[in-house]
Amino acid sequence: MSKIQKKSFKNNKVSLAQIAKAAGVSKMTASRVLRDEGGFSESTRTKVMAEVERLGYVPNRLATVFAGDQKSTFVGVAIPELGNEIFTQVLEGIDRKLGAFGHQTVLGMTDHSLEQEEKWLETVLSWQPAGLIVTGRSHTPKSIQLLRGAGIPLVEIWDFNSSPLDMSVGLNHFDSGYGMGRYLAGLGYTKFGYVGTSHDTANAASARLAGYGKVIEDSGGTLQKQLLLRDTPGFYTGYYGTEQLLAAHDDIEVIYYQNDNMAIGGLNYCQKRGLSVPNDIGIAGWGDLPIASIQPYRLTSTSVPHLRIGQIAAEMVLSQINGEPQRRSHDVGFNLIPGSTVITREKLHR
Amino acid sequence: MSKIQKKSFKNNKVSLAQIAKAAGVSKMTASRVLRDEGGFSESTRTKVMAEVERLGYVPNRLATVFAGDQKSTFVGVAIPELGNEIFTQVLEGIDRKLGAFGHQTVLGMTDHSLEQEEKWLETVLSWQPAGLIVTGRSHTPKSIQLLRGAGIPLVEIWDFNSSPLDMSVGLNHFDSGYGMGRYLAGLGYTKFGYVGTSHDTANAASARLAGYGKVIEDSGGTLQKQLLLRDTPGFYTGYYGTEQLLAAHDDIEVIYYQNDNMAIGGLNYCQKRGLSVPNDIGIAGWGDLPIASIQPYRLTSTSVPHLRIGQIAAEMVLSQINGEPQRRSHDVGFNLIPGSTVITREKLHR
DNA sequence: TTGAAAGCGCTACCAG
DNA sequence: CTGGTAGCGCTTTCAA
Repeated sequence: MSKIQKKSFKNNKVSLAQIAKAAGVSKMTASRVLRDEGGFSESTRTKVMAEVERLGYVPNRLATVFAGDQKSTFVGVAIPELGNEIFTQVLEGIDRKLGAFGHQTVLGMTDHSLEQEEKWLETVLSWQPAGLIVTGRSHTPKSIQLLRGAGIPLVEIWDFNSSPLDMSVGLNHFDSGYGMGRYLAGLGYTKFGYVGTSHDTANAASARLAGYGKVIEDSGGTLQKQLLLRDTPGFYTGYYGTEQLLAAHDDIEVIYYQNDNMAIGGLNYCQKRGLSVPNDIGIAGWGDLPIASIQPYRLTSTSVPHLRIGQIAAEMVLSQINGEPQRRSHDVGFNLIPGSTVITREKLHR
Repeated sequence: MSKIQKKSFKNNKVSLAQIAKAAGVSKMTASRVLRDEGGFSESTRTKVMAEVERLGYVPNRLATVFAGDQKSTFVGVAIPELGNEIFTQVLEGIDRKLGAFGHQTVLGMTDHSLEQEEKWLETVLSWQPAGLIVTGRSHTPKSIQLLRGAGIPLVEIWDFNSSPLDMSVGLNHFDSGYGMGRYLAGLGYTKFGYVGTSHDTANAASARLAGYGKVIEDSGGTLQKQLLLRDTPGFYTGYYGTEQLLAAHDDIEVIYYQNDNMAIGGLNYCQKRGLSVPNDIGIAGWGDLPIASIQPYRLTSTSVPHLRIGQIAAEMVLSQINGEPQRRSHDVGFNLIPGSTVITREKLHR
């Protein structure tokens, strides 16, 4: 009695055993038919499939994974935030690729916090995922221990990382910041500004800022101010950050932003205040988001293959799952887009 | 031998039994400690926890779900696309709420296709999710059968739906389109345009268009052209869509877009072509995305609580899981934002 | 081509 | 406070 009750409480889902019984075969035979494993007659298949259809059988993959030495089809994917279009595109690349090969994305938003990442890792690993994709190269000691012990394919994305825990795909953020800095210095700019956001964790954006700062120093210019807001890097932050930056240093000639959305925010602030871009002030973003190319002026930016990073990450996981040999690190590179929101200083001085 | 081999092949993960043995207690006792169920001494706890730490034990939740009459902590979430900021925000709302209560989002991108949704449903249900959140109110017959048979909380989001399969949260899209139409007609506009995208499935955007069209008809104006592009509703599409629309009908006085990103694209096209907004042409978007409020002119739009839709959907699922009584349908409403990208026609005629 | 038995890691249930 | 036993739905192994 109590058993029956328990059973009915648990769920009234149709099980393999019920299918088998209804079709008048053993569980094993039914199982073989469902997995199309071969070794059964056509008439048996027909009987079994008829019952599957009739009873609306949905297999319990939990039991499958559990019974066999298989893995689940889950891939855990940790990204910092969804509010940021950049990561959203990476995620889309991942999910498309994964989905095409019958895998599912289990989402994890870390809010740029390593502690959140650790907490999420602990949970997601308990579900026996087939693989893991995490953003960034820094993790808590415990996270590293978990990652190491998991024994499943792992890809660290975003920062290019020549000695990853397992695999890695991304780009060199320092170089991309350096590249933009050199380009701007080459145009003759000497008084630089930066507007971005700050997080507890060392992140890729700060590597870009470091590269930018390095060039400025080397070229004899000055980084008048680097404003790091404790907020999400979006349009608003760019707008108000620019206001703050210019209030403190109105002699800044060019501003580099953490991303394009912030840059567009800055652009609009300048426009509103009556500053002409690029004549009065130069603007440079990062990421080459769609909005960058429909502005009246083409935004100076750095193009990054967001979707591709995601796709490659997913491919790396899938290949590893299938035991295919795999390169450990992949640098997708970046591309400086000159745009028209900065200008040669000489022109101005003429 | 073969057993041992199999075991070591399967995985070298630490199991409860190993912990128990190492700590010199039974599996049950170890299990109780780990679940903090009570009924064990402090010294036992210490011993067990020490082994957990030492061996790096990660519980196998698959087995837990499988053994008890529990559910997994997964919640399947199907959204049409990630490229669209609107759905991204909804997803963020969902994942934040879910995460705060120890649940995980299993993502499903349907690409606006009911077939994709059906395929995804079949897979995700086999993983015994604790709940389901899907976008839209229309599903294939098979999907409906699956949804009905799943016996887990289900929320249909986006369209407000007074008779959902289980629960629903969203807004009346027809009304929101109607509201914008009435507002514009009230300003004196008579020649209307619309730019959006089309999908195989009946979607919310077409309900908005229907509402918009209805007002125009009723007010004696004309919908000169409704352009439905087979593309993603973003900046680009708005830009080029506007170009196409105006090439065909240059007498259009105001354009309503499927969303703000498209509207901003249109705005920039107009600017580039030397058309003054709102004097030469009116622009109205939908969604009140962040970019709408940093433009030189405040974009006329409809504000929708994206994040809240997600949060409420997640709350509905969680409450249902916990057996709390739950309202079946929730209308989050919308809010017309007048903005300054449209203008009273009388002013122009003076 | 088919089936019976054993067991995956864990928890419910009962007995001590 | 503690432990033994049974069994979740499925697959593996071996035998028929």
